[in-house]
Amino acid sequence: MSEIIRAPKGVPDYAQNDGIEFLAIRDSLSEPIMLAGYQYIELPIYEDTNLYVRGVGESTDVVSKEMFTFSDRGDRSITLRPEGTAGVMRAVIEHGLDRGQLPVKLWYAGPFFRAERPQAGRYRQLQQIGIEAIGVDDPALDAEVIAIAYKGFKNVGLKNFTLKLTSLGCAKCRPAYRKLLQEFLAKLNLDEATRARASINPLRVLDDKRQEVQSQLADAPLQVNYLCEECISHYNQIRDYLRLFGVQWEEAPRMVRGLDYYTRTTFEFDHPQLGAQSGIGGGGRYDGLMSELGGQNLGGIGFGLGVDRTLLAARAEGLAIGDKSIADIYLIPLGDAAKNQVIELISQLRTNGLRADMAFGDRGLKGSMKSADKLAAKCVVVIGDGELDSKIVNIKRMADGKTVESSFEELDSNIKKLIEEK
RNA sequence: GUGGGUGUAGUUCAGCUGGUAGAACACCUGGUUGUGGUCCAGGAUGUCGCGGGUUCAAGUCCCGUCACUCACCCCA
Repeated sequence: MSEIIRAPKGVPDYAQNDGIEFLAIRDSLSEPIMLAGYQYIELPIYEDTNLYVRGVGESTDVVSKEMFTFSDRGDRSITLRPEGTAGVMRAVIEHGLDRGQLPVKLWYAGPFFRAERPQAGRYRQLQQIGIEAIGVDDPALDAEVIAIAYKGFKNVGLKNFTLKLTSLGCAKCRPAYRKLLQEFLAKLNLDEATRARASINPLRVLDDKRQEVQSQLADAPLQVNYLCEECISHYNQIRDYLRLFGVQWEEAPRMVRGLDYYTRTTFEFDHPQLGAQSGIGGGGRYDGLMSELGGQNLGGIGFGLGVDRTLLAARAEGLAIGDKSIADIYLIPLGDAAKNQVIELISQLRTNGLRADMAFGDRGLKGSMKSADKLAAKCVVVIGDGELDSKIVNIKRMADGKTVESSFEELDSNIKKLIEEK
């Protein structure tokens, strides 16, 4: 036997029940998105490296040390996408999607890649589902985007998550605040690494986890107190609309985002039962991104939700996730003639919209029944010589053992009836 | 990238101060020749992560290495 090949470092497999749960979570998160009129967009998994350098920002950790970047055979620099917004904006600009009616409302789902050291809830291939609403600077749109994420987590069944909200200001008011904060930080007693961080992105120092740093930050200036008139009224309106959407949140004036493009509204969803990687989703407004990437000067707002982490959160809350039943009806043939009949029947049943499976491999009756049990089949039908002669079968409901007689012709309707009655 | 922890059956793990490999669950077969879950009996399963060292003897001690994992950092 040869040596087995393992999955690359930090990459999860979702197999068996995990696969069922993964799909269920992803569907629950995407349902409110589709109810809100967003269109699906399928994007490439790799892009020109420059898209992220310019879009996400060269100084961010994501770009400077976490990207999977390589040269293709034509010596072009290619990067596996570390996040979704930049790619969506590229497609919008490239195909002129912003030349029609605004706002452009798009959603996407799929894998993203970051070359970090793996740990609980942090994967090198991570699954995200996101939306972007582009081209209309209406606070109601900000509120809608946040409300959709909120509804998604509710739809999964989560109860313990929190939504943190703040405003990071705009190109007009942020630079002055930033300078103020840097002056404040310069007076503190900080180690070298923290100082370096302060000069690249001073905001990041604000959510440092260390007590000795936090104790010095009690009087730090906060952006929300230095917003310009437009940003204040924008932020106030968002909060009014959020109430109308029925969303609950916490003010988080010290919240920090790691991507450079965020402006004004930013938000983050946290789950307290997750350990170190507690962010299950986050996003915000990005008013300068499109022009930075060579498009018109249109603003946008969006979010990314972590499907992997949402699944972990759902498990941490002990939720029942997804339908573990693989089949509505499981057919067991006894003998070769019966097998032919069973194959015809499952084909028919599937055409009629029932999830139908059969016992393969000519197992005995007992073993086949066990398989049906393992697959959590809702009903079982055994077909042998007797059934072939009489054309009448017994449908057995596995939950309580109740059986019903049926002809072959009426099999699908009788199965549906048996599953639905309770 | 920096630290800590852990590597033994498909899975979760036990294996004492070194003496030649175990449990539970899962899997297969049968008890019950055509009806699952419970019960009973039987069966299969391991380079003890990998390499080296110490020793009469290493799963056990030492060194190295790789992997997994948690945390820092960062973020979904």
